[in-house]
Amino acid sequence: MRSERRTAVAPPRCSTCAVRDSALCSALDDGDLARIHAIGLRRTVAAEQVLVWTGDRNAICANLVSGVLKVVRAGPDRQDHIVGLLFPGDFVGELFADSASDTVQVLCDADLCIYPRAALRHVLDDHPAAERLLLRRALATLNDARKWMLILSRKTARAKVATFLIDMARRLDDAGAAAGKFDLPMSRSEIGAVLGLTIETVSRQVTALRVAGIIALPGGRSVVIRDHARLAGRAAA
Amino acid sequence: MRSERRTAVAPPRCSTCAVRDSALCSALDDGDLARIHAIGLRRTVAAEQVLVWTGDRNAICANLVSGVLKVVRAGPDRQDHIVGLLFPGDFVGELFADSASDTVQVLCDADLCIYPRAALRHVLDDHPAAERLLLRRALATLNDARKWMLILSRKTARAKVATFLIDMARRLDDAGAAAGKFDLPMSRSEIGAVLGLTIETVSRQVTALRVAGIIALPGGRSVVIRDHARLAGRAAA
DNA sequence: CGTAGTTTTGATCAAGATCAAAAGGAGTGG
DNA sequence: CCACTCCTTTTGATCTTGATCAAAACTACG
Repeated sequence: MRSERRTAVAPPRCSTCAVRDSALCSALDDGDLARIHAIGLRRTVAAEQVLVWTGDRNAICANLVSGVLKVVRAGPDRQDHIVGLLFPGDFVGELFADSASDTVQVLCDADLCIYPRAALRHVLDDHPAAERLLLRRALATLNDARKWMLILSRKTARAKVATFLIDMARRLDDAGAAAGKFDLPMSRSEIGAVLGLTIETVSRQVTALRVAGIIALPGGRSVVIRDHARLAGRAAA
Repeated sequence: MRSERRTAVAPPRCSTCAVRDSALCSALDDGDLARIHAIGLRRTVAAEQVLVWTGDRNAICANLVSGVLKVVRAGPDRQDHIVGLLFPGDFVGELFADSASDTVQVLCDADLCIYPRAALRHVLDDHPAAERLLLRRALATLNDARKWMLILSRKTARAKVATFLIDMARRLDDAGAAAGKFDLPMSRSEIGAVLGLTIETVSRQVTALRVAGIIALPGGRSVVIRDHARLAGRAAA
């Protein structure tokens, strides 16, 4: 829709972009891409950096091009919980809320295309297809959140950890080489913050999986899934 | 936007509708209302009835006019969890998924305006304002789901029950008469399915609140909050 | 080699699940 | 009006899971 208003040539950076066809940009043709490119700013952000603090004026949104981010919400007693993880192609930020409800922090060095929120909203006003894509994304994310509600409230620690590893494998190892091998982008304590478990319980469950021969831990934060079927079995329980 | 295409007169049923200004319809002017009214069907559905079964072809969507619905997702071991409650003005159904991921069931006798999904999507194609409203709603629901993720994974049973009662009071007692008095639209076992607790634990916590004088239980499923401050205190812990 | 951080392992404890049964409440029929 | 049944709620006793407290082992880095 609404193509060739100017030149229908994508900005060079965009045409080679890894997430051209999965991010918000996938709803835009080359011509429209120029417009969103004009308001965007490509930046690399190092691990640990905080993109958005809870309560911020919420001025920025972004497309995540590479890396992994965590979305953290603070409990009443200063106890943090990770309510979402963001992977390449995901949309970052809250388009409508005036102040940010969550803190967004970088886990792995990340590349982002950052847009001022107001400008992005203007672009969306003219691009219902892009807005529909955001709606679908939001509904998919809601679906995910509800899936985790089930896991958090009903599953045992062993099933939580198994589910988490399967989920991470699904999202990370296509990028890597061999199936079932990936590097966790987070510490044990962050895994605990995803699963609602203490660091000790996470560690014990991971060790139990290793002892049972279901996974291997070649060192650092890398994980190899040796027996996918048994891991899935533990996730179901 | 795009008003007076025909006569800018709202259908009589709509102009007196209790949720005219809060449901999806609030994004439509009187003229456009006629169009959505034309594809809609007003129905009353009795408690216990199931509107959508998990896995259904997902053909319908609706605006909830009165009553309360529950959105239920089945765990692996046939253990159900309530992942959402729907109140008057809320949108019911999944616009994009081809098969329903959740079962939707009526808790209190409910009035709905039901629309065929395909027809509704066509209306939305021409009404970006309505679609934007759905996007905002979806993001608000996501926010809610994430709030419950925190509660489910981090709070104790006593805090969960207190939080639940505060939430229900907020949503139900403005409709009723005296502040802090309302009828729970669900059984103890359904409360357990919201909070990830057993029926026994819910019962014990409710009893403890009554014994402490924080709430009163005049009979049936009605609840009176006697000490809002102390209830809030328990919810924070 | 030493220091600071993370991860693992161990011992104990408490919250909530589970199993079991009694008590309450609503509807039905005598 | 009472007796009976069915269902929900409450109460009680015990047991399991994961949290907590504590310390050792491992990693990375200067």
